Amino acid sequence: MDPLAFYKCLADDTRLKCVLLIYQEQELCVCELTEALQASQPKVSRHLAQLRECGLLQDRRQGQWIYYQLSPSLPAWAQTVIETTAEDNQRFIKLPYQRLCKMGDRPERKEQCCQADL
Amino acid sequence: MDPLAFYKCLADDTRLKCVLLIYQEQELCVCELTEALQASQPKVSRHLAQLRECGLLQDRRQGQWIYYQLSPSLPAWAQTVIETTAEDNQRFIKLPYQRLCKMGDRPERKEQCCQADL
DNA sequence: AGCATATATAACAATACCCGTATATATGAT
DNA sequence: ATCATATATACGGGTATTGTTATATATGCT
Repeated sequence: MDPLAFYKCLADDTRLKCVLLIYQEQELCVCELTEALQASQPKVSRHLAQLRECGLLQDRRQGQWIYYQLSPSLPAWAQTVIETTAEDNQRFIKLPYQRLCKMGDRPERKEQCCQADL
Repeated sequence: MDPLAFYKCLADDTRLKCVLLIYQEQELCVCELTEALQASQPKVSRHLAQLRECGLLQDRRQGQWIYYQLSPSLPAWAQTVIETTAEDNQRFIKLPYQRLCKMGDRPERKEQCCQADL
């Protein structure tokens, strides 16, 4: 993973929030991120595709949904960077996280979200 | 420090290399970075100004030279990110670092550079 | 098969970003 | 005061990124 490519991925509001929310929730699908970020579906989808192509995210299909998670083959330094950023910048994703929590009709999956408030 | 602004700063080849070289050397002036990166003076200067305005770097004048270092008021997470990236990506700055080491006529300062080879 | 939902992709317009050239400013030396 | 060196800034053009709208693909249901 080229550090420059990695940071270019994080240098966009939508992508950075996607990465941090996914880090926090382990796994999220496009419609959840679309709702959390209040962004259009193509916008979220394209940014996720970019994150996947760069090797930051990995996707899996389950029924109609496609879930994204951090790529398990991320180099250690990149994982550390994401982790450190997420832990110390809860405020940055507070609003989208709250929207995610309030979201109804989330695809079936044990919800790891919203056990503690931000 | 807004994480998005921070990552936008790192999302450029010149700026990322400047930050990592400065982290490694503690302090570098514009002409040293210009030589190390083989870039034009206005280019390096403009990127350094941007890094300063965002709060990543701090500058001090000494005679004709202006030295840049990491801002001491960087939040801990940002310091960790830079440190982690630098430690695990020596290859990324290998060439500019070698040019820096070979550079003659560097402004007077105890050289912390080139005691170990990369 | 036909329809609804979820996601991806294409095309185009708008914007942001980066670079080179030229010039300005500040310091030091003669 | 003049000149050389180091650095900063302004301007203009080229390119890359981003977003919106429209459309395509895939899955599930009836």
